[in-house]
Amino acid sequence: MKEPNSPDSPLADLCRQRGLKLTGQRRTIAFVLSDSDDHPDVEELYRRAVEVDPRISIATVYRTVRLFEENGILQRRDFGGGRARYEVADGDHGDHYHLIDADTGKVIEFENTELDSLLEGIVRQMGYDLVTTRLSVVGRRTVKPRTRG
Amino acid sequence: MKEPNSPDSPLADLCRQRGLKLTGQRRTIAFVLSDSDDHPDVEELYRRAVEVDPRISIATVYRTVRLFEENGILQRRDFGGGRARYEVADGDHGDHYHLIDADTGKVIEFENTELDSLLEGIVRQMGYDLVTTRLSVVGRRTVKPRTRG
DNA sequence: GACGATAATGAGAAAGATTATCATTTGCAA
DNA sequence: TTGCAAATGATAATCTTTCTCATTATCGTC
Ligand SMILES: [Mn+2]
Ligand SMILES: [Mn+2]
Ligand SMILES: [Zn+2]
Ligand SMILES: [Zn+2]
Repeated sequence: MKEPNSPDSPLADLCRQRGLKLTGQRRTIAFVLSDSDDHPDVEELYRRAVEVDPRISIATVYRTVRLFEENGILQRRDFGGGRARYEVADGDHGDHYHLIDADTGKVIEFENTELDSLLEGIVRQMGYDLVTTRLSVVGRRTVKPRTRG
Repeated sequence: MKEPNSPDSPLADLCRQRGLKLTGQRRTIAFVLSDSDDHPDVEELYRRAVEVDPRISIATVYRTVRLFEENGILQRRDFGGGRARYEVADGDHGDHYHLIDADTGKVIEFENTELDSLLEGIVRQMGYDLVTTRLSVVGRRTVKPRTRG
């Protein structure tokens, strides 16, 4: 199912760099995560992982996302709906926020440095150092007034 | 346990205004909520409600907060930790955000109109109308450099 | 390349929060 | 006051996540 000398995914390398034991399952999950550009929950990650290697259990997916999050490899997101969602804590992808379409549930990412510094300043002024920002906005597609019938 | 002609709490009145049947339990929960100025979870609301009227069940507290939220009387908050927390959706109290102390868990409220309009503008620019803002920041008390030993 | 200590895994039980079920009770309009 | 739809209490069910423990795999060492 995998080429003998196939190189590891970026996340698998990170895993090794952190001194974490690189098991087959972790390699698979790391690959799946590196390959994703959305915000899958654990069930969805499990589905994708099984495609790559069927002998993996959902317990291991839960354990691995927790491990990766604790090691700064993954970021946990909460868009409501009761299940955690994950994405790679990517250095070059940069910190970003999320807009959720109220009707479709689609997640749209955005960055805004003005927002970054405003939050930083507000918190500073209250006597705190900013540790984590948990922000997502829900929006509804603007109805464009039609230019004539 | 309650004066015969004691006036209803502001929330109980709201409940009646919305055409919701005003049961004894709802009156009690409404009173407890009106009386709270923090962000209790359901277990905590249940504890407080039982103090007022012991013949109330936690199932009813769950049902009532859901009902009140659906009717715009309550706002559900998520500060992490796995349980929903609630506060009155107060008109004059105004929309606000929350800063959570990373060390103590204490919740500190703040308002900021610049933040309000910045978020509004960002979302607008992306082609959306802002429906809900879910924002909380975690911070750690700034260490004040001591002015001499 | 084999060995062994140690950590990871799989399967399922358990935990914790919330919702559903259903027989009984209650609010409220007539 | 009566009647009926709706609400409640007790508890089962559901859903997500964590835990348990016997088995298996990794990786440093020989
Ligand atoms: Mn920007
Ligand atoms: Mn949550
Ligand atoms: Zn993202
Ligand atoms: Zn608040």
